[in-house]
Amino acid sequence: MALPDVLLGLLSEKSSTGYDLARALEIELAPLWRAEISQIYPTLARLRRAGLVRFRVLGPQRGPRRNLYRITAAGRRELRRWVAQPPPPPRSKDEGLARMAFLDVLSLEERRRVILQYDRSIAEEVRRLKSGTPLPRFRREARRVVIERLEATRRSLRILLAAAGTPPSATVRLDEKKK
Amino acid sequence: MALPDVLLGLLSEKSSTGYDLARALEIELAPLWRAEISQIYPTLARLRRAGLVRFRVLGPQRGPRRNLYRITAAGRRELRRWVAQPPPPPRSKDEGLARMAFLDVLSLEERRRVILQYDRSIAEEVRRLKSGTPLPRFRREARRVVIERLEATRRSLRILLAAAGTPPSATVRLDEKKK
DNA sequence: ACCTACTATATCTGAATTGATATAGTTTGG
DNA sequence: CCAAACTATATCAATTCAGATATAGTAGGT
Repeated sequence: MALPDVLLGLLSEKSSTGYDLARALEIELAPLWRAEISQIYPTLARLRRAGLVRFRVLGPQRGPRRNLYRITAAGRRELRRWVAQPPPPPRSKDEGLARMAFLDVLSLEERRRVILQYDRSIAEEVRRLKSGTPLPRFRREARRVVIERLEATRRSLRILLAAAGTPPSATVRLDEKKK
Repeated sequence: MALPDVLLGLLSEKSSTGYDLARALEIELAPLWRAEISQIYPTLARLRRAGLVRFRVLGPQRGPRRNLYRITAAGRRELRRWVAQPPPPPRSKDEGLARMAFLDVLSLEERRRVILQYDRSIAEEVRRLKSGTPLPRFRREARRVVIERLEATRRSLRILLAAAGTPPSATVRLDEKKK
């Protein structure tokens, strides 16, 4: 989907091998965007066929043969087009939060446990993101937005925790006067 | 991925047709989870083969033939298992935010424009979510979390906007006074 | 009677994505 | 010296997902 353009974005700053792109993606953009190495190689091949990147083979000085990819002028144009585009509708799926939507199938104690576990896993992710290496300017800004989001989620979870501990009838039946 | 369990969750409350599930998904869970109708039918067939749902054919009283799906006891067990599971790592992709990470390929004015556009599209989404119909308890809570996240994103974007309007060197070098 | 829109089920294609595996050279620890 | 770990490229199968299309009945408007 957006992977070709994300790779162009990384290449716009520094020519890299496929392997290095995979690492940069994980270090600089995750969890905002992710891709397996097995997806990166075919995508690079497609970009090459489209004339958006070129590569040359580096002699195996240290290690096996390496293909160094470089963005072309057409690639930079495509990148600018993508970034400047009207924004896509926010539609990021979130399995953890989706589970919260069905908490009513659990007992009160289990709900508390699940919410607290979820909160801890987010806290750990925040810690991981904050301890990352220094990033280029806007990559750092994007990461800051991700962290703000995660912390907003944690604040919301604390409210959810309070609500989840009370029996359903107490809170729901008030606005269920519809009948 | 999580779609089978999300469908079980919706069915745990009310038996529905595939069409109704698609609508409920869009109304109650989007943008937290989404699926096209073309994905829902095969998934329901798979759930049926696994014995997690059953269906019976309703006579076409109004409209064409309708298959009403009902969750089974095994389905409820699977749903509880899924919800109670240790939470998955937060890894929601976000194309809009990914673009922000490469804002440096644009000019100062274009950056401002893109950020403001992004902010407006999020604001519209928040409005849409707030004006939705009343939801079951935890579905409402999950939506609240989504809204909090979106609003946290907007706050972050305002900071980003201020940072994006200044040339890169200006924020770092105080001695680089333009004279 | 005709057209349009809506409800409903279903299939097909292709793209995106994941997970596993193969190959091979280099580096490092015991 | 050997085993393990790391770097690096690459392919395969399976799954998920999106977009388009087909079919058909019903309801409402002209």
